[in-house]
Amino acid sequence: MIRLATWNVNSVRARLPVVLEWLREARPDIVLLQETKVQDAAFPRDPFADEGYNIALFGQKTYNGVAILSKFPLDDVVCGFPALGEGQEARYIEAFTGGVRVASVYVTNGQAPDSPKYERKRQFFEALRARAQTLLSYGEALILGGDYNVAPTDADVYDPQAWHEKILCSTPERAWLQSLMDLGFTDALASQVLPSGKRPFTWWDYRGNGFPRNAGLRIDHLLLSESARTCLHEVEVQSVWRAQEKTSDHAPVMGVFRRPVS
DNA sequence: ATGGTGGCGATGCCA
Repeated sequence: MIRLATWNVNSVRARLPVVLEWLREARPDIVLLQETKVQDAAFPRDPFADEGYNIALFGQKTYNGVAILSKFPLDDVVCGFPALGEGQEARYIEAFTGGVRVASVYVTNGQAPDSPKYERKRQFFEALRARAQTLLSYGEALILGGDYNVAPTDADVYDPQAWHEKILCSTPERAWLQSLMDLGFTDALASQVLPSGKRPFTWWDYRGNGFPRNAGLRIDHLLLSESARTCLHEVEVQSVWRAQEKTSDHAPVMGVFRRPVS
């Protein structure tokens, strides 16, 4: 089995103790990190290397930053999208590792539908879709994991009325994500429906006691190519890690895959 | 209630 997780950690340096505890307990083989918020030279490599991980980085100061940790060698590392040019924000890194091609994705938040950042979110999805189309043509097991900053349906939102056409939930954003899915991806968590009728949330706002009230959204996703989907054994949101002290506002999503993945 | 909490970095910006 291969254990693969995605987690928006909201600063890898501020989160180091809880992330290391999580690594030891959850024992993922491959980790897709988002919002590391650190330049590559200042990334805390040693604690992760000591846990047995190889490391691929696309970092940035203060904002954004993505990384891949893997117990397997990391090959074919690619950072960013050609379409977004030099100096683009650090929001995408991919690698081939353990027989699967993976990417850590941190989609632009967009701020609000009437913000200039909303158009940048659309452009990011456009560039991601183009790259995903190329990767799917390889016919490999492919997993695009990360913080997509889109709740796909109202079942992924604790209060759909309050979030109606708001950022993360607006109709165009859902269409951008769906257009990516329509290339041939399966949303690993989409089939999970709780007794409440909701799907498991992955992000809860720090503000207003979001987690204790379960006022959350499902915006972190594992998107699986067909050959990755056929290997999927189980997947869960590890919300216990959202309950810790000094933790991220996102929970990890862990998928377990039968080998060989490809 | 147009707030609120948190990270970064030293102030507002971003989420």
